[in-house]
Order: sequence, then C-alpha cells, then structure tokens
Amino acid sequence: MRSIAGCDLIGSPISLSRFLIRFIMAYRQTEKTKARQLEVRQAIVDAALDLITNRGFSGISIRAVAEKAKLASGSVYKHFASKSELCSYVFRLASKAELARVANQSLQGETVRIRLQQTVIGFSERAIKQPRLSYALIAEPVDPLVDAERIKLRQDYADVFAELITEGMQQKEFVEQQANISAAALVGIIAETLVVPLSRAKNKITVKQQSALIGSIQELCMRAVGSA
Amino acid sequence: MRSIAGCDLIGSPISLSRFLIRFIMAYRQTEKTKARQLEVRQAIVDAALDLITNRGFSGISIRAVAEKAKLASGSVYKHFASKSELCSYVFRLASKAELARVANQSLQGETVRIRLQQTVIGFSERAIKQPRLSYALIAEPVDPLVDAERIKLRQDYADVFAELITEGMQQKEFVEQQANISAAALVGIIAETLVVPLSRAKNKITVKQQSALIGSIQELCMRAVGSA
DNA sequence: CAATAAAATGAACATGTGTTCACTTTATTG
DNA sequence: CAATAAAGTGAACACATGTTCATTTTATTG
Repeated sequence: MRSIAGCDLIGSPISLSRFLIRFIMAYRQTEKTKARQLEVRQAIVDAALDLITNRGFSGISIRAVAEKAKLASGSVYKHFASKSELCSYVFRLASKAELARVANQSLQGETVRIRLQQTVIGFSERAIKQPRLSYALIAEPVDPLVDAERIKLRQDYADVFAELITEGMQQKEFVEQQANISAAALVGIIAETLVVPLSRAKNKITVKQQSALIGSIQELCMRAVGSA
Repeated sequence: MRSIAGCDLIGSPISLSRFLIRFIMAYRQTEKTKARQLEVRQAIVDAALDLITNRGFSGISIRAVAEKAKLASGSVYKHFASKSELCSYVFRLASKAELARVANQSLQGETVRIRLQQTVIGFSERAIKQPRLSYALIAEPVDPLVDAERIKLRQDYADVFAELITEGMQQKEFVEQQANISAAALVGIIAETLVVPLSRAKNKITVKQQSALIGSIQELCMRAVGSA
C-alpha cells in the first residue's frame, strides 16, 4: 500500500480527513492584507518620491528607501523587481501630473500666442517651486531605464509645443518653421535657462528675480517661434 | 663607534669611498627617460580620449585605458592621481580646441548677425562630425570633477554668445534682452536640437538632412535673439 | 659588473550598492 | 490550536571598479 506525502489515503479514513483539512485550511489573501500590501507599496513609493524630490536620483538607494518606509531592504523587492523599476515607476508618477498640467494649459487661451506664453510661464512657475524635482525629471543623469523615461518626457513636452507651433503657423501667428525642431528648442531653452541653473542655485531666488527671469524666458520662446 | 646605514665612515677609508661611489652612482633621469615618460603619458591621454570619443565617459575605466595604452592599470597612477583627474584633463584637452574655434569664429564677419550665424553653423557642422564626443562634452553625465568642467564649458560657450548678443544690441541688430539669459538659451537650443539627438541617432544623417537641420537651428537662434 | 632607483606590474584590497535567500514573524482558516 | 503560506527581515553575497603596494623589470652610472 502506498502513501502520498505521508498520508495513507486509502487505508485510513482519519488520514483522509486530515488531508482535506489541510487543503481547506490554506492561507488566503483577504481584503485586509491586500489593503496592507497597498499601504506598504505606497510607503515605498512615497519614500522614493521624497528622496528624489529632495536629493534627486543620485541620492536614492534601496537601503535609504527601505529605511524611510520603515522596512527591511529586502522587502522592497516584494513590491518592485529592481531599483530601476522602482525609479522608473516613481519617475512616471511624478512626471505625469506636471505633463498633464502643461498639456492642459496649452489648450487654454484666446490666441495660440497666448496659449504658448501661458504654457511656458506656468511650467516655469511650477519648476521654480520644485527645482530639485524639476531637475531630476528634466535633466538629471540616471540609469538607462529611467533615462528612457526622461527622454520620453522631454519628447512629450516637445509634442505639446509642436502642436502649438503647428497651430500657430496655420493661424499665421508664427513664422513658417520645422515644428518638431522648434519644439525641441523650446524644451532646450527652458532646461538651460531655468531648470539647470535653479538646480545649482544655493538660495531661492526672490520674487522679483523670478518674474524677470520668467519674462526673459517667455520672450525668448516667443521670438524663437517668430510670434508676431 | 657608530655606523650609518651600514657604512662605518670614520673607522675605515674603504667604507668612506664606498659611500661616495654609492652617491655618485645614483640613478638619474636622462633626456631619454624623460621623453619616454612623456610618451607614456601621451599614450594614456590618447587612449582615454579615444575611449571618450567613441563611447563617452561612461565607457571609460582605468583598466580599459591601461589596456589600450599597453600598460598595467597601476602605471596610470604614475601619471594621474585619480581617474577623475585623468578624465578632467582629457575633457579640458578635448574641449579647449573646439571652444577656441567657436570663439575665433565669433569674431569673423561683417555684421554681428553674420558672426552669430556663422558661429552657430560652424559649431553645428563640427558637432555632426563627432556626435559622440560632442555629447560627452556638452551633455553626458559624469562624476563631479568632470561635471564641473562641463558646466564651465557650457558657460564658456554662453560667454561667447553673450558677447555677440551684447554687441548685437549695441549695433541695434538684435532686440533688447538679457544677454546672459539669451546666451544660455542658445546653448540650450543647440544642445537639445542637435547634440542630444545626434548622440541617439543610430545612422549618420544625410548631407541633405544635415543642411536642413543646421538651417533650422540657425534660424531659431537668429529669431531668439531678435535679429532683424 | 655592481649599485642604485625609477618605472612598471597586476594581484589584492577597498568600497559602495543592488540583490538574494534562509529564516522569522504574522495573518488566515476550520 | 494546528496547519499553512504570505509578508517581512537583514546578513551575506555579487559585482563592478577605483586604488594600493610588494615585487619585478629596466635604465643609469662609474
């Protein structure tokens, strides 16, 4: 007579019931544990986001994230397969909101000129409030996976600008030009005159400096697209 | 009676002569060995420059440099105190020449407008010929020491542009503007529309694409400074 | 040649950090 | 409570790479 996993199924009714009990007693996820899981995942994301916002991607390590989220480092891997994936996820999370604001603002306004102007100004104002994060998303060097996201984000911004430029040309508000190249140029202007300098500045700029800077950038952008 | 380094100086004339012979026989550097030293140093620099030109700073390691220069890795440290210093040195070497060309070209031309135009076109043409190196110098992320050099280089380029813009305003060729901000913007335009895209491109662009691209960039720059 | 020291070598060391995994703790179920 | 498995832990491992240093090789000199 044969046994399976130590249970003699045929020879003894008691063994059979034990087997069934074992099967029924299996641990399963409940709503409560699922909620707890999400909570922990959220804590990890929050910790990573906080580190990136204040110190950029260079200041992030699995140990630091785990500590901030009050976890062991190994636990992070129960929620994200690798550091890259965690960073990439957090990058998308952080950039999505800002991109949506830009895209939305690009649709509001009487003329294309005003729409572009407001888009540039709005982005600049928000970037000044979160200089380290803006730099992390726009310009900071990171590993390949995150870098791909960064390239995509810059392209997404460029796409918003390209749409505006195309419309502007149709409306004869802007001169004829290669919309995609001009769009990239606007991203470059903003990155180089605003995001990068802000990330290096030690002190916050005054309100006066801020409006002068934004004014200059906005004028540059308008001239670049040949706005009347 | 005391001995110094095994030589009994006072008790024995033979010991004294031995001491003098030892002193005279000392090995000294000759022209030949000095030349050899320079040769080796140059080999290290060439190897590093080659690696940076083809793979950027990310593709450089002391072992790789040593191998290319046909040396042991430890020997590199006879010539450079650290990897950072080697990279920083090579960075300066590579960027100095191009910066000089830009600075020189910015002085040539009938009008400020033409001078700026030619400067932008010249830089762009050269960047297209060495896309990986241009990217390494202008945009590639590296360690802090090299990063400082990169920031300085971008500022140096911006300074050239700022001088042109200031002159252009004086001549009423360009509109009134913050010269330093516009100058940074020009660097941003070129980096974002030319250097970064080129570094990502898999194939070389055709001559036709090249002239169209440079034309667009040049027009963008001229419009940005409000050139008549 | 002998004495000397500079030059060269490369294995070993140091370091930082992402990742794993054997083990412990906790939650679930009848 | 007993059985189960998911969740959690953190020390150990993996790996890349900059740097050191005891040792060997080479060049120089009378």
